[in-house]
Amino acid sequence: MNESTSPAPARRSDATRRAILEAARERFAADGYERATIRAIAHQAKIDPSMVMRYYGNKEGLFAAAVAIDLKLPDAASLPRGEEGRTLVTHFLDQWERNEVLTALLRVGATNDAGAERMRGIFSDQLLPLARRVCPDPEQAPARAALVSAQLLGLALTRYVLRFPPAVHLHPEEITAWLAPTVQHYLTAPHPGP
Amino acid sequence: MNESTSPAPARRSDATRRAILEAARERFAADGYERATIRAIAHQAKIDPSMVMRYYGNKEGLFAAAVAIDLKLPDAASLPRGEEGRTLVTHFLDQWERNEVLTALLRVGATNDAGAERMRGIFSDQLLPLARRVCPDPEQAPARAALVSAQLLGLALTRYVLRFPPAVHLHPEEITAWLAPTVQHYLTAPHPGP
DNA sequence: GTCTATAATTCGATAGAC
DNA sequence: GTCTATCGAATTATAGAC
Repeated sequence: MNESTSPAPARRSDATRRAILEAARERFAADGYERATIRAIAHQAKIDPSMVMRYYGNKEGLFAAAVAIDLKLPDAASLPRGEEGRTLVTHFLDQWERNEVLTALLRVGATNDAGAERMRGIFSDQLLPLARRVCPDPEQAPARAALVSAQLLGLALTRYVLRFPPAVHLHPEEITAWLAPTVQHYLTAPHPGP
Repeated sequence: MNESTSPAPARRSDATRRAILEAARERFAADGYERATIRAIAHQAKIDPSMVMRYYGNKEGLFAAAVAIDLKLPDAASLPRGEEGRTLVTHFLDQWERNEVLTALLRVGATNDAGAERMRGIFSDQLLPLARRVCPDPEQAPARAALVSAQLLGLALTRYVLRFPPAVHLHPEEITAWLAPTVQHYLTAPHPGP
């Protein structure tokens, strides 16, 4: 049964592996790539540092395994017309508030090439296809998706990473009220020129 | 004459100091705080690593000196009414394109507490006062300034740090055409509720 | 599977000659 | 002011005992 939903067979060490990944996400999210040491991750997971190397080869492999994520963006066809912006904003806020993977990716992506490349992959594999189906002219989809990601990642940056006090104190409903029209505008409004 | 414009007297080593700061900005902007080593900065400045320590005490002192910046935001009173958003966006784009200090600050701020604190200081000392004078209700100024900084820093993040290809390829005029109305809206539009 | 010991680098910082 | 030499600490990663 397990093999039908997960390609890898169950291992006796799965619990340990999960503990490592959870600790890794927390340290990468809090400290970035360089300062999140394998020692600190292992200590937090309450295992020996050599176990991390055994399971994930090296630090890069551990990072890659820790930040694998599927944004689970709603299918473009199922979005209520005119409400794509609001849906996207609430979906992103929900993911950010509950999942530290995104904070880890943002922190690491700022100073590590592999992290930035992962962010670019998520953008082109998950956000761009949605923009292609929502925005009026598919040729403009990349630029519109870039504007949407700039707005959403900018909020995450000021709120979860740089922690500007007013950005931290904003209520999720208030963020949605402000950002949903902006995202909707970037996705579907006529090109403003020039 | 020089003493009237600059508080510090001219030193024989001013050229060396400038070379160090210029190299430091370039390395911090490209590599972040941890990977921008004093050795690499000294090598790029073509001086001895021990000179950096002699002039700036330690790595933190060097960083603080390298990223001191005045955004030189236009006076709120001199902004043409209704054009505050466009003026802000073009001003920011101009600074980002020509000055690597901001890229260094963004990269370092993502993984280093001192860098994030510096970003918060720039926000509250330079952007917040402008918002207080432009937005209709001064009590809402912090939240509005946070939204503006989220939009502007998000564009910088995707364009200069994460380098999303569509964000990199956007022309400055196109960025202004899209972002100026958004920023203007965040600064002066009525609160959308709830 | 788990842990100890350690190799091999690399870094920030210091001491001191010239 | 400038440079050589080096210290002490921290890191990733490996080898091998149990």
